[in-house]
Amino acid sequence: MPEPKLAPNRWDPEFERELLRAWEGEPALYAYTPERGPTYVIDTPPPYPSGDWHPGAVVAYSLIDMIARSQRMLGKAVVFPFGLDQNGINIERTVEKKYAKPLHEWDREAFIAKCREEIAGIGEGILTIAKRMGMTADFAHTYRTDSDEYRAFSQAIFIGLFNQGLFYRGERPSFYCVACETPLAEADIVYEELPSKLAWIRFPLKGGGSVTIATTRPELLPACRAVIVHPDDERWRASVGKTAVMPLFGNEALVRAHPEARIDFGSGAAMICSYGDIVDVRLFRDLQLEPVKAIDERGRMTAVAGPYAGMKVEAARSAVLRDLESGGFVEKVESILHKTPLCERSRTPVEFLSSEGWYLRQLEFRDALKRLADEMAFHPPRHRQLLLDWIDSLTIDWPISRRRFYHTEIPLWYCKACGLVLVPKPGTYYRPWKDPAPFDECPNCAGTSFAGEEHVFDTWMDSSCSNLWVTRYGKDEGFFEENFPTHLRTQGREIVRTWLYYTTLKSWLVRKQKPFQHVFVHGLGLDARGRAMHRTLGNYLPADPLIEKFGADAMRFFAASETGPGEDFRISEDKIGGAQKFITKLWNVARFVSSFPPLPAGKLLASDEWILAELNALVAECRGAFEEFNLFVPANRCREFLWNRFAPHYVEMVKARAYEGDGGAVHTLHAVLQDLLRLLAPIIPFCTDKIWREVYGGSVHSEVLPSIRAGVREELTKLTPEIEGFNSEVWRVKKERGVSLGQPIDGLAVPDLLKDFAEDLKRMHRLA
RNA sequence: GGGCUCGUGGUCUAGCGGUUAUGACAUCGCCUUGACAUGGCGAAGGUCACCGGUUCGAAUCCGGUCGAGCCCA
Repeated sequence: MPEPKLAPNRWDPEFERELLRAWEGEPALYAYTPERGPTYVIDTPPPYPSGDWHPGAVVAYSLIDMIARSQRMLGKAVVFPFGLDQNGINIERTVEKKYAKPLHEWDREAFIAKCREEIAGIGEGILTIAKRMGMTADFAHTYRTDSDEYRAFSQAIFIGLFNQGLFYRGERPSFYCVACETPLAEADIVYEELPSKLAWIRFPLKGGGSVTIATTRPELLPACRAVIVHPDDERWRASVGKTAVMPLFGNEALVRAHPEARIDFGSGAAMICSYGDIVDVRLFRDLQLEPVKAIDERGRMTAVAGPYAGMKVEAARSAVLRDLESGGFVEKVESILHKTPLCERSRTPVEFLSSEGWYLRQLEFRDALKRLADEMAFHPPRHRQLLLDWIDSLTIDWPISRRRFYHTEIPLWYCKACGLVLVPKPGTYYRPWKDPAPFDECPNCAGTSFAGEEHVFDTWMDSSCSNLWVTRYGKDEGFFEENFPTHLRTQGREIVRTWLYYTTLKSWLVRKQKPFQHVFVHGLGLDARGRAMHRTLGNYLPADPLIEKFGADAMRFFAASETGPGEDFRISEDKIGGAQKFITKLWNVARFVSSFPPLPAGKLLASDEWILAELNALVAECRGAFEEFNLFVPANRCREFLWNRFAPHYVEMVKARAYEGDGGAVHTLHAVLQDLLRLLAPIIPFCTDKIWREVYGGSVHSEVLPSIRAGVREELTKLTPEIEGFNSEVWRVKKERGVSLGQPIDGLAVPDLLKDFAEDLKRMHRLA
């Protein structure tokens, strides 16, 4: 046997380390080089650091890298930025927990310093994994949303929009997280069915009788200002117009007929309190009731709760219920599942508190935004609906104020004398809570004393500028104009309603244009049984050990081949192991081919032409798929081609000729291998490059994707079933007769249809 | 309750008007065949969710039902 250029007889994930070192020494391989072709900017998701990098995110990000690599191999000069979204509540909560000290007990400066210290390590961890996975982002220019430069950029965009009158200050009830002690936007809310107690409570009526309401929030009794029953509800018709008196608290509320009351829920009568839920908020406004603040910003009952003042909401709920029971006001208590709004970050039930803050106008732009959604090409197209649905479901403008510290500050000052809002010039990073005001005197009253805004931005205010940042908005007008709308946004479907929505909104406000030409939306990484991975569920598979065990290429091939575009994927060690087997298979096929030095094309026999025709079909399909960001098709088609067609059929058919040094066979073996390596290079960059380097020299990553070969008789693919069927038949008969595959067999004839292949087939099977 | 998406062997998946319904992982049996036992060959396993309809013919088209997921009430 000739000596293969690839010596080891299996792929070892350890090879990946050498390759990483090699690539580090060849930065030109992946660098943005405008001379290479049209510039192609990808707006990639800056990971939000929390502990280690979620394995689902690692897998998803490797898909994004495959897109970047394939676009490069399609001749584009790819700009593939990498950012870290380091602002926000995640890191703040880490610090709060570590020091067991809630945010508002900290000195602001000291707290920010701790956050900065903590976040650095987490961010580095993400970068290490990203590089280990073979990602080719521009790590030399990694941006961090908590840097002075990025914050100044985010503030500058705010200032521009502010000056257009797009922000306004308002005091209104809004979603509020008592754990994070900050108001929230609609996008920060998730709903979950939680077990809850529905108490039927009897309210005596003035002038006799009673009305029984059903509620899950008895602690809000002191904030009750109305009782509603449905106009068609016979049971309570007599109560309408009478005044109910709250047990324990003594406040009074009129019983009203209102269509919002649900006849089929609980007793049919509901109390309206400020504020139990969004219906309460609406009814207080509609019925022009005077709200009462029963819960404070820390989630404790206020003075109106009398003896319960100072208690946390849950404690007050039990205490009030207990006292109502002993007072004989409770008819019954049902256990129900209640769809509860939770803060997405802290998983705490949200309250509705009236709070003052800044809002960004969005409701009035909904039609325009939906039009933009229609103008962007979604991959897969069905995920456009996620954005459209979200736009349709918005009910309030975007509250952008947060009462937190480790965020970008809202760059505003207020004149202490007349209250005028003052906006600084864009371009500088402003911290109004500590910086001196950048104004001499108030243009309104000539006052000279100013108060800085204490609140900060919702973190989505920052991340929704990523597309403007990577296209160098305001810094390099030429580059920006050329690359906006940006070519591609890649992201998960769980952040369509946040990152994609807010980016679309802001881009519309800034440019009156869609932000992206294409949007690639991938699914979520779930556990092997299809559940979300959480440490608390015990089903969390950290990424590091998986990469250690299987290697980055196996993880990547798994990512590409497991599910179709936009589908969720289940992360299973079995499947990643299967991917690793494929890589070993590719390695060994290459090893076999590498034992024959490449030859100039000799005379091609029918077998050679046949596999080249099949290769053309494969190349056409894979190129088309890469062009629309579909990695599933190339991964699976290449696997099927290599494993089920090229290796068992073609390679076996031409082995004899290859060992004789036949130019047709050897040339074809190399041609197929080279194209396969090029097609697979974006998906499994390590293995393909190792093979390319050892067998051909240079790097497969400086190649372009293969094109269709001219002069190939495409119609030969029609014979594929015949060829493969015949081989299968011979194998079956040999097995039946107990003849080993290497032994001759008689009585089997090559079918007429395959007479052009007869020579190869006879030698392959040793047909007598 | 509304909207959207999806239902193909144990799991994932191809096929999208005519095939003995594809392949992978897992299972079983046999086999060291000059690249590979992290291999090869073969077997078992599916009434293509269900019910109607269109058609000479449906996993594939249409309608309905059921189930799952997501979002919204």
